[in-house]
Amino acid sequence: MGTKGDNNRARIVEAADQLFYKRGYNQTSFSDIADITGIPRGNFYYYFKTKDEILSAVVDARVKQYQAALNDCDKASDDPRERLLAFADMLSSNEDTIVESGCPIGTLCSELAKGNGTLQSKSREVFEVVRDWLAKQFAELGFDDADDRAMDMLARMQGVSVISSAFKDSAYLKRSINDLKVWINGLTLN
Amino acid sequence: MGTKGDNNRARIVEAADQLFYKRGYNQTSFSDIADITGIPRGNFYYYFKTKDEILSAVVDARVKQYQAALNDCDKASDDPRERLLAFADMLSSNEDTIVESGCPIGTLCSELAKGNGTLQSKSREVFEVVRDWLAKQFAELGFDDADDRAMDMLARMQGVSVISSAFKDSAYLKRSINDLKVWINGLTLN
DNA sequence: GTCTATATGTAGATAGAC
DNA sequence: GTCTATCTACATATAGAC
Repeated sequence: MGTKGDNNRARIVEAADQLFYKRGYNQTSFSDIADITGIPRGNFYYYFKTKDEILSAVVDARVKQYQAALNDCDKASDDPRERLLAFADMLSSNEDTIVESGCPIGTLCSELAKGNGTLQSKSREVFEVVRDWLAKQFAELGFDDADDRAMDMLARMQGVSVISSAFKDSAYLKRSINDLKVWINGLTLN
Repeated sequence: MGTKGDNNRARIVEAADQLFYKRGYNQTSFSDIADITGIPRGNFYYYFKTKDEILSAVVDARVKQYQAALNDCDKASDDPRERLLAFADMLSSNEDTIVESGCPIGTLCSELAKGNGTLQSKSREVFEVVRDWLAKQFAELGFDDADDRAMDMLARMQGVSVISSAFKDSAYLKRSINDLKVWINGLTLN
């Protein structure tokens, strides 16, 4: 820990993270990562046995990143409704990248859903973090079907990401994020 | 027309269509298509100059396929609400494949959104057919924001596809399709 | 139109010097 | 730990006989 090697490892993961998002996992080569980091392709095998292991490290990094972001939402307010709104605000600040490349979690899962089962369940881990967090908020709001609500909200955001990216329509994305906030504000038990 | 060559061409497109859906465009090789059709790889270049041209032909085929399916929905009823319900029923009959591989249109667009712009806009064509048809139904129902409604419904279905596929959760898919039908039945002008 | 053989590039992965 | 050189496999694409 704290050695130069760990630093290189982190730089590989960071570059892979960006490339997997912008170009996709299968369309990202070791050469691409080498070009960005300046670390020669051959060195990668000192840190990772296979490309799959790089993906695994990227997913782990994203899990931590999302956990940190959700932690920030938690700290933003004691009211779960406000927390959900803070979460929606995160979407707003990523509008450009969503239109360009879709949702980092959703597009990775969609791509890997067509491949081997190991990568499939690994990529799902990021979704699970967000799902659990959302369910916690709905539970605090008093919903007894909190997990169902979490899935619905997750699906809603994924749909908006897919469509705004497919049509390259940032106006639609803006409108939909606003609709989402209105929906959160209108949430009532019944 | 009507020659053996056209038949082979159609068989290539059909096999590519299935493989692009089940494995993805980038993960489908000429060898894969050759294995299924029995047509040697080299022959493909008699019918298509590049792999991109195969994709183009696949998209054209899907456009026709969806147009035919939407035509069936049109014939099902004079009431646009019933037509939308008929459309939702199509989802029900594809539950298994959606959980396995997601939506054929959405996953292709998501994959190609990360590549070159030509394939990107080509893959969008299938979405445009469905979008226009949905907008027509909402317009007939009297909505003046018919295209916005079409985009919302498109997004809703995409979100459900992404999530049910990511979590391999067919129960969630069933519930969500039902929710969609309830939503269609409850549609009112305001 | 159909087929085999092959060109050419690049992918992931390995070997071994330093 | 870091680097270069290289292996092997397989991708798209081409050439040319039949």
